[in-house]
Amino acid sequence: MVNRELRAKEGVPGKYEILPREFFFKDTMTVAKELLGKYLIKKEKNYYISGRIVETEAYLGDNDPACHAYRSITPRNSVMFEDGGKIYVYFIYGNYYCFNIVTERKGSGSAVLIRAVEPYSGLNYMKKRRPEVRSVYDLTNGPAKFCLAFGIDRRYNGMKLNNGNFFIVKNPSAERINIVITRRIGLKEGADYPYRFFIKNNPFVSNHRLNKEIISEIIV
DNA sequence: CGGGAGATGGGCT
DNA sequence: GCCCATCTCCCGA
Repeated sequence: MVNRELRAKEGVPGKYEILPREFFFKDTMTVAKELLGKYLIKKEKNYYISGRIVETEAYLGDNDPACHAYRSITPRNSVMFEDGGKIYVYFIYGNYYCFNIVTERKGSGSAVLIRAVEPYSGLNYMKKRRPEVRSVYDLTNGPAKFCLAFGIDRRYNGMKLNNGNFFIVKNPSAERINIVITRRIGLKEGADYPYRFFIKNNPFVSNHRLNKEIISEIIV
């Protein structure tokens, strides 16, 4: 499955292969790891912007006290209980949005948070949305920074991926990714679980002391 | 550079 | 009324 329109406009190396919906039906930890290195593309009015996913966190439904879906279904978290492959956007700290991808099958309440991407195309549009940012490394190195740069807000909550606005594609050339695993960031309950994943030595990962508190490393 | 305070408003008890 | 999956700025070293 190759989208020639995207391929022509984005020029990501190799062929553009859109991830099938089944990719997101797998268990959340697997999806969180396998999303690293994939390209997230957003269609704007007359152009596309894109970035390579470099940092994720897993949130595991009713087994995970840090997960928004831990207690019960509410108006805010209802999208998390739908089938994998939908977009869950929530509003946080009075100012910011975070972008998640729902995982597993209907009812699981699980998702993967996109914590950082490496800008790939549309850098000028990202800078225009974040004029105060000086370094390209600070454009998208955090879950809300990424949403600011990509213009993500509550309008996208509940949308399907690969359905017009957002696409996630892989580069079919077999790329090995060195993954570092740490605790998740910004939590009280559930903070000790090793559910944060990022690409080793990538300069677009969010800055945090936990980057040095490495629990394990794997190659996928 | 690393750490901490403040901003800010929706969600839920 | 308290909590919050954050960001930015400002401080001191």
